[in-house]
Amino acid sequence: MVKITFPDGNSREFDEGIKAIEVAKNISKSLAKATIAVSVDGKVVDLDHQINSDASIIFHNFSDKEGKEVYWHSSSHILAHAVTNLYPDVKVAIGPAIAQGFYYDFEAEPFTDEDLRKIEKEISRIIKSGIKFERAEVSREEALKIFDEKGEIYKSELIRELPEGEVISTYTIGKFIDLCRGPHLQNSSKVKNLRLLTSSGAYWRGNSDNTMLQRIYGISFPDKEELEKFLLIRAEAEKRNHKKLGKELNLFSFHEETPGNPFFKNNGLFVFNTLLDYWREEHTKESYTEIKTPIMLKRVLWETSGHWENYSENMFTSEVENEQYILKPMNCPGGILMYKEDLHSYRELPIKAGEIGLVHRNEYSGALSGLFRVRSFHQDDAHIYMRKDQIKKEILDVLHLVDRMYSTFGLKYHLELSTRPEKSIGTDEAWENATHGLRDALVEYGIGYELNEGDGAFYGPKIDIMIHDALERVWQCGTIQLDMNLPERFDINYINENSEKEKCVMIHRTIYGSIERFMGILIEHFGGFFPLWLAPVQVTIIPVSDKFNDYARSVYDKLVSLGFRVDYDNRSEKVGYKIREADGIKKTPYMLVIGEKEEGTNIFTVRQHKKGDIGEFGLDDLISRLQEEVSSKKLPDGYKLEFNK
RNA sequence: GCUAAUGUAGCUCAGUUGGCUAGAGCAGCUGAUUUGUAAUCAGCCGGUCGGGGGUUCGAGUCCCUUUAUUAGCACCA
Repeated sequence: MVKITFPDGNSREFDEGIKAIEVAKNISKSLAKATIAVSVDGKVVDLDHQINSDASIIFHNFSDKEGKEVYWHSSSHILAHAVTNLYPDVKVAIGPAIAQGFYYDFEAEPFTDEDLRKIEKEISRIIKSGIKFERAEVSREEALKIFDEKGEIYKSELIRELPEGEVISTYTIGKFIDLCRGPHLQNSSKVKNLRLLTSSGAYWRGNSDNTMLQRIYGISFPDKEELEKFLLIRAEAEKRNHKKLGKELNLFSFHEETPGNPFFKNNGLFVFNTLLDYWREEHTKESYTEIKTPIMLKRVLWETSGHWENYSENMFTSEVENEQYILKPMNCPGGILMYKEDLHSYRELPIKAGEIGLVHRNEYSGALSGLFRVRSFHQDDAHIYMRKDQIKKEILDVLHLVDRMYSTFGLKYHLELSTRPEKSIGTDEAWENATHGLRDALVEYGIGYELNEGDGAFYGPKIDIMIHDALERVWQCGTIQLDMNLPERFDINYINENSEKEKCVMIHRTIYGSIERFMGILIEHFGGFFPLWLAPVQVTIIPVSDKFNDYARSVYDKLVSLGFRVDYDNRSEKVGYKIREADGIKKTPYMLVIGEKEEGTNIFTVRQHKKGDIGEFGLDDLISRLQEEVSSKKLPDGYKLEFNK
């Protein structure tokens, strides 16, 4: 007998060698049915894994991370099976589960959309026929024999690199045998609601020196509703695409003459400036100062900072009178020059110097993407110069500021701590202290954090603030980086209590990150329907006919004189036509239809975006409502997706 | 940067295996209409087909090259 302990602490005895799935069946049929994988003593294994000694056991279904991983990993094998059936000449590489779905890489001719539909058909055939996943453990020699004979060079390469003593296992489904650690579903029929999404090139082992393979991405779900929700979010993201909305709402544009550098139109610049107004308002409350440094500085400065050595290929350069100048990719070196203009006392610290800096980074052409990835952008940077004993408090203050500002936009977030990477500078002790400081602050902040081992900057550990938007997508915007490099390289000091020079600790931090990128995220987050305080056009006045133009104009003048941003649509079109444009296309928050009734009574029937008619208001009531909505920075209704099905 | 796809009027798109003066809808302009909550009607204007080169009697259509965009990869200090 073996004793099996469950997550709730209870335990029961079973016959030795019992399969994990049998244990589940023993508890309940529904549990066995929902179970995708199982952890035995913390290791995820197949459902027919035999338990030969006392163990703790956790059953995973699709709602667990582990369950999803197994489900999608198995889906990828089915994909590979289908592809090798249809295209016998392809070579298979790897096919893991990812955060949202799975992919499989093949050495093959590029797949077209028709190919994907054809492969989907083959997949449903495989799923319907209910083929078993068969696990086998093989020796290294056997494994090599299997895959060498098939000419599967990528698999052979992987086998040769497996460490000595590693258990080598294969999973077979139908005719398709794959080198794989597993675990897998028991049967292909468990996979349901599978869609292939896209196909494109991907380098073997992610290295751009290697062969370009063809990757097919897919997704699958046990429930049809989940697939539908997934597809709905994708469709909504397409609708909200900021490049499309940017054009429709007259926010910004791009030109072939300067790829990756946005042009801001009046409406877009309004949003941009308003974001900065808000930023300044909040930062003033936190005793930040603001400076501005030049965008072009001599090369020698970047040699001192280490950028020339490490990042020169991303920097734009220019030559003047035999002297090389660099368009700054970061604000810090310039800011440090200003810090060093004066001696600083320990009493002055922390010094929090903000800078809305225009930086240029020579991104690869293939990386450019709307406002999300540009070659020139404004960082809402700030450098905090402080004493060691101030680290924790300063970081907590930044986190609280982040929280305040993000919640104004209805953005959720989580935190990630990145620690020392392999290629880094500084002593172990310095890293230990710095990381400890960040971790202390994170623990005290108390919303939890994820750890990214080895993902820090070469000069110090960092906290990344990951935004979750209305479509449940995650973006990195804010960051808090502790720098142990520049204080050393630039020798930045303060004078301590004993009149001695002491090295500063320095933080780089941003909240929006890049204003351009943050704006792109907001456009998609709100679907173009900005909160009233951010909306470039707040109200559209719609006269019913020419007869009411004069009165409508007087209402327009009144609102404009109070500082509202108003459009006046006096074209001789029907009301429905003007509504369609103001609401459906321009996403104007409020619309006033003005005709005989209004002119006689000064009472307005107000239409609000996404809500339609919201009732009657006298002009003064309406004005206070708008003013209140602006000053409270009220979030708009209805920008979040509803999933009622 | 890599792989693939795409680039036709201000916008969204159609243009069969290369063959008459390159089409449509929307927008714009003009006129009619004077309109009460998601497209009133009519007429007009508008492109040399991303740029360059080539094949051909003939190129939007085929080839080469270049540029930009899109997706993914790689990159993201």
